[in-house]
Amino acid sequence: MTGDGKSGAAGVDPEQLWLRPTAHRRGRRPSFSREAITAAAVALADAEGLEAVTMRRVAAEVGAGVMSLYSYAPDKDTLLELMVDHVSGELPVADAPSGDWRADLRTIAHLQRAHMLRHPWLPAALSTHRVPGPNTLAFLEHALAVLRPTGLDGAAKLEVFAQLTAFVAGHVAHEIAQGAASRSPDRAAAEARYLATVAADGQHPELAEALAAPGRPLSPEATFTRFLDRLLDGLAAG
Amino acid sequence: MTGDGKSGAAGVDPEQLWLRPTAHRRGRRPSFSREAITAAAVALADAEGLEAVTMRRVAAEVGAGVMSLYSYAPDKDTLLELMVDHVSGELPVADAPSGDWRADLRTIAHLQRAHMLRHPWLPAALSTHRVPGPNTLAFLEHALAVLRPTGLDGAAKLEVFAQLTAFVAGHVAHEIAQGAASRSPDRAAAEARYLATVAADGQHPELAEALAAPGRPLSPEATFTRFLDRLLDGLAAG
DNA sequence: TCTATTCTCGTACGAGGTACGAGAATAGAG
DNA sequence: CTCTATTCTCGTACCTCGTACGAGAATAGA
Repeated sequence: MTGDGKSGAAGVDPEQLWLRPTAHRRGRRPSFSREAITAAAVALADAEGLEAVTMRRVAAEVGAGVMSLYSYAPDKDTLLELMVDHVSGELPVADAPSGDWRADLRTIAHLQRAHMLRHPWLPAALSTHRVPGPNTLAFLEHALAVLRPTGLDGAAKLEVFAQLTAFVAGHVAHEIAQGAASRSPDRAAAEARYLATVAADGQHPELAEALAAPGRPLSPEATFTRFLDRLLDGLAAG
Repeated sequence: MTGDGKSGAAGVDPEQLWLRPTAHRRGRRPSFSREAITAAAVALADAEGLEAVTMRRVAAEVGAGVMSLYSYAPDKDTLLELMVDHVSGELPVADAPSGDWRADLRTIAHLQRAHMLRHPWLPAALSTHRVPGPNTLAFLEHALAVLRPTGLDGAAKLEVFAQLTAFVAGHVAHEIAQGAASRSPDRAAAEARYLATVAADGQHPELAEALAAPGRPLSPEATFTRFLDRLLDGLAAG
């Protein structure tokens, strides 16, 4: 369950997860690998959504028995954690900070957006607290370097990064929902009819007007850029 | 599980859900009510988190048989929808827009934050697309009225509201995660140890410095206000 | 070769969502 | 009042899911 709420007790021990030795010493040789299992899970999530990622499906995809997965990850929640860090490895980190932290942050945000659009399950997966794995940490390291010219203290820099990521995730989640809605015309039509009915009831004049005068539709990308720039403008002042 | 086989929520027909007649005509008199069932589910989620909300638990809480719930909501997803709109009824809408849309928006954001802290499952529940019910629409109507002085077109106003809500949800989710972490000292300590180990590996100088010089810790409320003001500053310019 | 170790995976259990359909309650028709 | 159509109640059952258990297989070192 990816459900949030007060279930903070459920969690993964980061030391056990990311710092455990990976070498093989004695005993039977492993038939699979964390990498392969994680990659299969990611492929499944990309293709069919997070809810298609079940231990049985992943095992079948890898050619393993279901319970064999538990030699590589102690539970499904951990597998999700592995998936998140796995795809974070796609984020390029090579280019050094330019010194213009606003431009660099903008670049980072656009990278994250593209990344999340490529893996639409990411916003949902990020909504619960995750301990950063090596790939995530590499990206974080880069973001902190970018923020160096701001002169913010450590906690503030971490906070800025967290907020930026949350902003991007929120936007992309919205973007995906819109896209999904327009991809099922019946649902979209039903929703439009419903809103029209509500707008016509006289109790919602502002909504009626907003729906009547929608303005020219902006591309999701344009909207994203607009809000991002506003947020960065604001950060510049703070 | 949604019948269309595609990923994502968007499985509820809004007309069937929000516009269906509520009057009782013929046949056996209902023993329960949508209200009571929804309220029980909300109470459960508030007390024990979203994952405690199962059809069996809710039914037990109400004193009904499990399958009786399905006379009031066609499936669990719909029940979640009802829960979201139910708690939206707590949001005060009475006060008219002051004409200062920035101040009004700030008030709205703070209301939403308090609301989500009161119902910590809300950010997660909002992360999937929801069709606004009557209470949500009343609040939206108010927000649109507040945004009237901006002169934005309909789509833009809706977009601003969505972004603001997403921002608040993202922040509160983070806030809750932090709070949950500090409420389980073992986890927090393990995570701190892990990050310290990573920071000491020489590969993450920026992280090491950020952790070494954290600065004075800000209250979550202060951080929220700071970022919110920045976002509003930005919106003012756009 | 023997043994300790490590991995594989069939079986099984409990929890969760919900389809089915029999029974119970009720309003209106006669 | 009786009959019937309607509407709600809910026990039973099925399927999917995560995962505990433990027996068997493979392997490295003694």
